[in-house]
Amino acid sequence: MGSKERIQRLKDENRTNILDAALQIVKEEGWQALSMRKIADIIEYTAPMIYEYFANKDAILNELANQGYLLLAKKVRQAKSTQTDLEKQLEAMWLSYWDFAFEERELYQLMFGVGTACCGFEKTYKCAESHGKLISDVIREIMKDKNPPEDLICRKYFTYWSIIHGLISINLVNQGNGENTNQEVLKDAIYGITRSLTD
Amino acid sequence: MGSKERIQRLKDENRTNILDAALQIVKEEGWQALSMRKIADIIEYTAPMIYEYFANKDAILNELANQGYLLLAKKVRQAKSTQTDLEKQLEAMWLSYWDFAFEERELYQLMFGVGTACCGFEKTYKCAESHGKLISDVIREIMKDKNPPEDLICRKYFTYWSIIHGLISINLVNQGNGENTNQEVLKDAIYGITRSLTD
DNA sequence: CAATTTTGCTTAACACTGTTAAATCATTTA
DNA sequence: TAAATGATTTAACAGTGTTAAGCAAAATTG
Repeated sequence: MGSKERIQRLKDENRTNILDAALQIVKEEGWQALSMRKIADIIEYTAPMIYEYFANKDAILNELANQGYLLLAKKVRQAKSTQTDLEKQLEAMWLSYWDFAFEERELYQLMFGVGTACCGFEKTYKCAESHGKLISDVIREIMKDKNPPEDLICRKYFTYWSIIHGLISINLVNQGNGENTNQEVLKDAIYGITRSLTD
Repeated sequence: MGSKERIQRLKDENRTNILDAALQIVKEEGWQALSMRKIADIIEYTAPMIYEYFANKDAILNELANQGYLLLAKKVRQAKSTQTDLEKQLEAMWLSYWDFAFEERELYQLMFGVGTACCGFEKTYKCAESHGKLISDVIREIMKDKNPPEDLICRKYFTYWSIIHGLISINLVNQGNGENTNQEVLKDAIYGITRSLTD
């Protein structure tokens, strides 16, 4: 009765086919376009069949996210192994993290809940009275002794924004991750970048 | 024929009622739960009526986001006005930005496309071989001369993560915002934080 | 081998979603 | 009062996730 194993192997295959199909759809059409029926089309079954393998749609997303975590950890580990100096290791690891986010764009979105909502935020950033302009103005003022080019100001603004927005994002997704730690990271970061403006 | 104006006033009122209802639903049940029919229920009309005021659901989201931008800019401006010293202004502005994100959680999510996807990422962060652990290990190693407490390492890790994740988020939402600028901000940031580990 | 149970899979259906076209009702205009 | 315009609703379409019922083939049992 070795057919038990053959059947199990077929089942496993179906399972991975479902995950592969889901990822394929998302890569081609985005998360918004992912539906059970489309997955079913690709694996050449009907939609209810998927529920034999996954409790619901969220379970599929969860499993994909977990695959993402494994892949990310693997890449980070590989990056570390390319360097011996500790600080270079750290840099390589973060750069591989960065690369992962864009190579596996869709997985990263899923894993860290980002970039799924609507847009229309580019325009407003350029709006005359936007927070971006207001803050950039102060940065320019602080740095005025050095006659900074406009793109340096933009870079500094982005540095601030990134760390604050990043910290917010992490907190919004992973709600409540130690209020105290946050405040300290936040102030540390603001202070650190501000110091770099005048150094 | 002053009724023209009265009718216009009623129309305006309906428009804002729609936006208010949408925000109310989102605050109570989250973005996922927002539907045209639920909005209609609240404003005591039927769903198709909404299309007299907004082209589609996205148009509603867009308008809400724009309200958010205005509110954020206002708060940042107010924060600035509380300080005279430039660096303190900057700090106050970023702190008000921070506060806005949590006071107006839902708007922030909409404006910057964050925290809408699924979760399950807390567990994996704690997983033994996760990227988080791998990176934290290197941070600990770099700082080992100072016998750092575990929560300081965690804070440093979060600082790194925030700025990199923030930069990624901004790029994933606002796709392609000058590749060169990104790389410079990224390396600047990594270097800056790394320096703070050994200082 | 025949009868029965189990398994794999599909069809049909439910309650939703955004959105559009047609029908209805109220109000203003001629 | 009759016609026309505007406001509002009902009905419908195509799509969503999900569940229950049905069916046919395979496996198990007598």
